[in-house]
Amino acid sequence: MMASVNDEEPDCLSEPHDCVVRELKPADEKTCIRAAGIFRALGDLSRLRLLSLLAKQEMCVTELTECLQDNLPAISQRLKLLRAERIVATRRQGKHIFYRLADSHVAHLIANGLAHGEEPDE
Amino acid sequence: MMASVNDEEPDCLSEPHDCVVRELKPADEKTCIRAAGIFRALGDLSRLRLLSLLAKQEMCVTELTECLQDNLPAISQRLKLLRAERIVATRRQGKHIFYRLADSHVAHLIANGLAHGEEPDE
DNA sequence: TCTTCACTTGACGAAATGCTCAAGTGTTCG
DNA sequence: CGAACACTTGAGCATTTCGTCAAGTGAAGA
Repeated sequence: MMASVNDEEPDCLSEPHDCVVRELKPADEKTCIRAAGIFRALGDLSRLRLLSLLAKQEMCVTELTECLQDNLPAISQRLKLLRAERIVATRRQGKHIFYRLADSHVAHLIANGLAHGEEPDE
Repeated sequence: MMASVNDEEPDCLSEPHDCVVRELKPADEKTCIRAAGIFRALGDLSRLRLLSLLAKQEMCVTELTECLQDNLPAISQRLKLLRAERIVATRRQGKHIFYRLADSHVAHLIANGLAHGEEPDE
């Protein structure tokens, strides 16, 4: 027997539902994986605060540390993750490494999310 | 002594950096919290797959179960979280509970994220 | 070259997250 | 009313994630 998930036909589906519904598939798997990765990276308060700064201007790690009032290794770890998701990009200048949002698409995503967060709600 | 984080003035900040940088603040805290909550909710593969379906049309839990080939309690748990973040809204019709994206703002966010995930990249 | 500054990394423990199963709720139908 | 259907919820466990600390790397200046 290969009872993958649910062999029984739920009554529900033989009813006046849209017949096409059960054929609907979620978005392409790779696309979902990549998008979920980005959203997950943005879905952390500390990282989002950091990104809300980079949305305003390029900054080096020490500046970020100063603005966020946090310790440097912690911030560096967050940047590492954001780099891995290609949400931020870097540029070296002498001893400093400057971070910025990787592209305008990401910038829009962040701006949209923050805009939504601003709504009056409740 | 109230060494909050770092009392030493890093040399870095006395250099030819933009003098305004250190005064920059991240976005409003409440806004960040709410936005991070939304992003976190979208940042899970299973939930995002589910949402990519709801982006196409309203569906009841059984239909989602069918389309996602997963078990019902798991999906219900995901929906619970998405409801808590007000990402989805519900409508009862007889025995069925239909889920849909809560508003167009959320719909755009999801569409944008998936669009970014589609890019050729690497 | 040796030190200093700016930052990165690896490892570990604590906390948050997600899934599963069993039991519970609310609605409809006989 | 009682049974069946369509879900929801709570508890427990396994996994993941985050922050911290100590050690490591790379560029620049003495």
